[in-house]
Amino acid sequence: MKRGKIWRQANPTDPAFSPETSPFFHLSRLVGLYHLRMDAHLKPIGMDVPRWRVINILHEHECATISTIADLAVIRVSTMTKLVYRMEGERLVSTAVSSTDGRVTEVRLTEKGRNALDQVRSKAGLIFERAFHDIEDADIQTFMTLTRKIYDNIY
Amino acid sequence: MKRGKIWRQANPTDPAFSPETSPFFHLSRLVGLYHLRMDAHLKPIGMDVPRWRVINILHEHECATISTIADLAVIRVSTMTKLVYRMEGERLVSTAVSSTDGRVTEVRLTEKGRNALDQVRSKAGLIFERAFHDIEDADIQTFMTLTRKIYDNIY
DNA sequence: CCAAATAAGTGGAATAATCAACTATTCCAT
DNA sequence: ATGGAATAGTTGATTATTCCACTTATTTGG
Repeated sequence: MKRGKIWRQANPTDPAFSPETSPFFHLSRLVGLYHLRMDAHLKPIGMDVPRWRVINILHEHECATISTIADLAVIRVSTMTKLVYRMEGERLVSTAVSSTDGRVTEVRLTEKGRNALDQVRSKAGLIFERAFHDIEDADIQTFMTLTRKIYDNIY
Repeated sequence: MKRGKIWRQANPTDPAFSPETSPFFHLSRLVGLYHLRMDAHLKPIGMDVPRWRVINILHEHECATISTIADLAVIRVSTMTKLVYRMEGERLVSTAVSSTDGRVTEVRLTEKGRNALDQVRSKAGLIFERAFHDIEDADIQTFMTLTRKIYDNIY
């Protein structure tokens, strides 16, 4: 493994380190900004980023437990519990105790939740378009591969 | 610009979209997990992610205004105001009204803040090492270039 | 040079996230 | 079967963030 200037500048324990050359610093900034932009679009339709992530996950999974959603969204379980019940209050999801395991709470999208998904995707599309309009498919692929690899490394 | 399957699957307005193929979904997850890991390391030394970002920025800038820090860290100004004064209470930073512009508050690291920087960097180094140990310098470079490009696109 | 516009920051109420301690249920090894 | 460990989730106190209206200071166009 080649380890040169790039590595040193990116490594927080190296004297050559600086935020400007730190992958995690840039990542945090990017995601922070993405959340700001999404929030600005989602607020007018009564939605926000955490809710959108839950809805997205439930669209994939049909029926998921609170822990599963928390895990996939990387949000703490107790935060997710409260979020899910807020969303139930807003009729975006429904909850039910599992019939096979009395500890688990199964969460599903409601009709209203599915409608919200469509609305939110069109907003998310605007930002995606803006973010990636000049980036090649191959680069998107590379970017996602690296993102997933780093994620797995610290999982 | 080639626009094929990758693009469609990554685009929230496309029917082929799914979180699993969405760059922003993976990015949010990665940063969320990174923050979890950092928090776990930082909590024992009385620190957290927002503070670490402020300290890092002040190490780069010597003296910065609240707005500048908020901008660089992508945190709202009113949040930053409160964070800075919490940090001042903890003697990590000092604040002073600018002599040339009575509106602006200049923030600096204290000695204690500089010490905290060293401690925190060693923790950040552990996670960096874990995250990037099997990733080539060239890939780190590519990754950061793309991150910055996407950031600029939505700035 | 002054009024209007802009910029920086503050404060308080409302909302959300976190921590830690707790309940209820299930699993498992004897 | 049964008691201890593990899992899933909940709750309340605490802390942090957000929104938004407001103050104060500076800049700028006429």
